[in-house]
Amino acid sequence: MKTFADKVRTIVGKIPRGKTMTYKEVATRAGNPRAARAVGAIMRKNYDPAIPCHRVIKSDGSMGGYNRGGAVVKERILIKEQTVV
DNA sequence: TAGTTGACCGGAA
DNA sequence: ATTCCGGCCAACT
Repeated sequence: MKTFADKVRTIVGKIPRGKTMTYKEVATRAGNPRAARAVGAIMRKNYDPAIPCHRVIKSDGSMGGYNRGGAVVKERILIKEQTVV
């Protein structure tokens, strides 16, 4: 944990299955509630499979993007994880 | 060191 | 309810 990105990665990796966090929430947990944009920028550059970025959505409830397939697949994953308890 | 970019958020029309 | 504009923050070049 050295940079904001490291914190964000750790936090996102702690998100339990069947649950979703908004970028703002993650940013807040990372230390800056206003760094939601930065969080997105970091996720975009991060390609770590250990980081379920698909569980991170916008505060509106919509999903931003997804470096691994797209928002469509992202939604699919969320539904799947929530269904398969 | 400074400038640019980006998966956002909130308010206003 | 939807669309447009400005603002904030961190990382990358």
